Amino acid sequence: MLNAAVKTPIHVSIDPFPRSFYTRPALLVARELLGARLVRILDGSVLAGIIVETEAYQGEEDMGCHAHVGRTPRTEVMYGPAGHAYIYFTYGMHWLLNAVTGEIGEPAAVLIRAILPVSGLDRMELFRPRPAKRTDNNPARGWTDGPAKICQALHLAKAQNTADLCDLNSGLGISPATVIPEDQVIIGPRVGLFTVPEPWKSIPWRLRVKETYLAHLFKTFSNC
DNA sequence: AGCACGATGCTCT
DNA sequence: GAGCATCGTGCTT
Repeated sequence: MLNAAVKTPIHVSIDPFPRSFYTRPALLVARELLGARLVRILDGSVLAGIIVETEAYQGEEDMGCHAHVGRTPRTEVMYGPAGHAYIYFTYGMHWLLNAVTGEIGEPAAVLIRAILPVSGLDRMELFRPRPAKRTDNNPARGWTDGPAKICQALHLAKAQNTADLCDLNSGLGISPATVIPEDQVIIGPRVGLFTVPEPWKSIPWRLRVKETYLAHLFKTFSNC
């Protein structure tokens, strides 16, 4: 049943994506970040997970994008060079991780919404306990399946805002790992944009890997 | 399995 | 002072 998936080539790389990877439209980057490996270096040890859900936020005209209000101290990083982290605080208690995309002066970013933990799980579990009820078919369930959960598990917050994702010395990066087949991707509207007007509220810029594919990915990349 | 709601503090007007 | 790119709990199916 997953024959096609099993044959999917795997190219786990130490090297992060180059800046040119991010210097493209957010939706395209969001699609290609599915299956990539998010890497966090903390005190010399590696925490990593395969990205399985993303959202694109593109430009000042996108009413769902924070940059729709223009340049502010918070949104400034989105106007800078692509490939940097945009990490911001929301709901009084949560940090969320984005990758800045597009050309300089053109604010855009990809929100990383879910990862499948593959390296440093013990360490991640200290920062963010794994739920008591675990499911074999989706190891991320209730653990790293939300944007704020990822920041907890990887110990990401204000200090990592603007970190260069193209240089692992920054402590944070994203590397190629595998390509998710098109038939394993679910496309839909972005989450949580309650007061955002149409068409931005419903535009299908949320991308996620089908749950039935996660167990296979987890097995393939465990300890990578 | 799915909905409702309260927590909690930064960011911008 | 209002509004949040959310999460966890507790309740209902």
